[in-house]
Amino acid sequence: MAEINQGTDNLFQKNNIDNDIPPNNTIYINKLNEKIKIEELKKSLYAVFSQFGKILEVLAFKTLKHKGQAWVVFEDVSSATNAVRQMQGFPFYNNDLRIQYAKTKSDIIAKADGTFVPREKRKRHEEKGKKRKEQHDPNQAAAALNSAYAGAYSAPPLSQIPYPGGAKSMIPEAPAPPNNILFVQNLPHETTPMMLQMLFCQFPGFKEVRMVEAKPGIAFVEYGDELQSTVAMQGLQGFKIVQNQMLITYAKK
DNA sequence: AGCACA
Repeated sequence: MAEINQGTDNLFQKNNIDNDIPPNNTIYINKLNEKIKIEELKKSLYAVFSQFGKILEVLAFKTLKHKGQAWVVFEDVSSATNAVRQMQGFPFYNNDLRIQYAKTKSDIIAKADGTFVPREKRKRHEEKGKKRKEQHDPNQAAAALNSAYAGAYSAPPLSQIPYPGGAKSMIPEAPAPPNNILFVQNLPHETTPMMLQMLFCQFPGFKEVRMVEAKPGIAFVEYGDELQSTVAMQGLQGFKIVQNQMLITYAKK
């Protein structure tokens, strides 16, 4: 009986799991799907959270203690606040996101502050006799992140599009009549089918996402019928992946 | 479940 209102809970702040944590530039996300590879996870988090403002860094680790968790560092605290509120419960790799403010300031913020204290001074636990296998892969990490972080955030703050809510307007010339297949344009080139699936599969009737390698930036998303595709279109119209606001129309028959 | 700065 307590779950009757669940459909609208996300719109309000019923679950203030972050009540006792003060605002922070960084959001702490847990209950993440632990099967997702770190690089993909970071890219997807970037894709989904950059709509709230400039992201300085996304951190996630595969160690036992830190699996299923990630930190997204925003340039502005207000971005973090919007992210915490609006993305609470967002379906992401089949889990509902749990988002709080981080408990402590991120290094990258402290460095900008001038309050950064090098890690040695604040290390609480010394590793004793730990065998460290020096297997860096900074190249992959840097490459993935650089591509994700490439664009300078310069868009106006029209980030008031919450995830379930309707995003209206910005409907282009609509040459195609309603279709159960949606045609999605203006995607950033680094968009993956998984990223789109996360967004579109939350709407009923979702069948599949198809991307065309030869044509980056577009995708087809199929639903069971036109009514379902229309609901999804209205729900995600204008949703920003990284810097791009996706544009959804009906596919031509 | 789990708050780091690979």
